[in-house]
Amino acid sequence: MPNNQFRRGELYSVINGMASTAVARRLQKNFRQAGLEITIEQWSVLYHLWKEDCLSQQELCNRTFRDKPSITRLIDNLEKQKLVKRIASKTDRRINLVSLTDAAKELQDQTIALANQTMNEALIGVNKEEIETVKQVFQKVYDNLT
Amino acid sequence: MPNNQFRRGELYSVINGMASTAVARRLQKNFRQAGLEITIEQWSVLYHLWKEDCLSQQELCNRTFRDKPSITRLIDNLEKQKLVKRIASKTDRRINLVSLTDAAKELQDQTIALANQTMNEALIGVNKEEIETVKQVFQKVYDNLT
DNA sequence: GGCATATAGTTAGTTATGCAACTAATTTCA
DNA sequence: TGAAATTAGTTGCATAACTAACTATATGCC
Repeated sequence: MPNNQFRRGELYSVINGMASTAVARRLQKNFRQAGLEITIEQWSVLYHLWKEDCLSQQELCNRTFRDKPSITRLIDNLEKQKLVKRIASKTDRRINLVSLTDAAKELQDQTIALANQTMNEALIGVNKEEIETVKQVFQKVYDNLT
Repeated sequence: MPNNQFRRGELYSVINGMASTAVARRLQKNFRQAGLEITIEQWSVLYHLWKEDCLSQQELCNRTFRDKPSITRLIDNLEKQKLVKRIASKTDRRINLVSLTDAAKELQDQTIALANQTMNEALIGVNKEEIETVKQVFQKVYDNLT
């Protein structure tokens, strides 16, 4: 077995490679074609705020798996686009609570529909058991590394 | 089923989320701790050159699923670090053949060992069938979107 | 109370990505 | 042959990521 040394390294590019890149590009393209100016990273922040509004930046870090500077700048850009507002916490003056504007609330249904549609395209020919396996494997990988 | 609308959107964050981020961070950390200055993106380019040296930039685009500007700049940085050289093709003057230096060849075994080790850590408790399913699903996703 | 420590968030610097527009070289084909 | 279209690569601009260093506020503990 000559190039066995390459096998595991190639698994890295499975988990972090063509498929995830292709899905991200397609979703971004679908947003753009619908006339939506937001990036998928911005969308992922909004997504968590739609589930629960007025989270602190730190809480958004935890939920989106980003570090603090990344969230700072994503919120900067979302604020420029008037999709969120920073509201100082009354009980802890270190904390910004990030709050959705009405404009952001209006994006919810449309963008989630686009994400659903994108994932439906992506998952043609993939059955529920396979999806479940992927989810479980990714959860294990995450747990193994954190 | 109240928030069913969220389900597919969440699949996006499975494919493009915590697990792949965690693996990338861990691999980068392992490179750094070994005293290696390269980024994982640079490594992924070297990886393809170790399999076949002297590829054109366009061919590296195809194999790494990156666009041309990304490869241009990755090669710029790899060239600064004296890990590759651009060699003008003799038969087509538009083409740069990207060629490994001796310094890059010396990185091969060490970095691939680190990648193997990282993936072994990441995949504890995951069996071969599950890995095979993930690979197949990701291949289907890629094919569906391209 | 007051100092040490921890936590929340920001800023600066480097690398990487995507898109659009560009140059240079090659190929097509009328 | 020579103009149009294609291909290879580069550059500019915006966004995003990670690290390290920073400010401000809060908490712990003597």
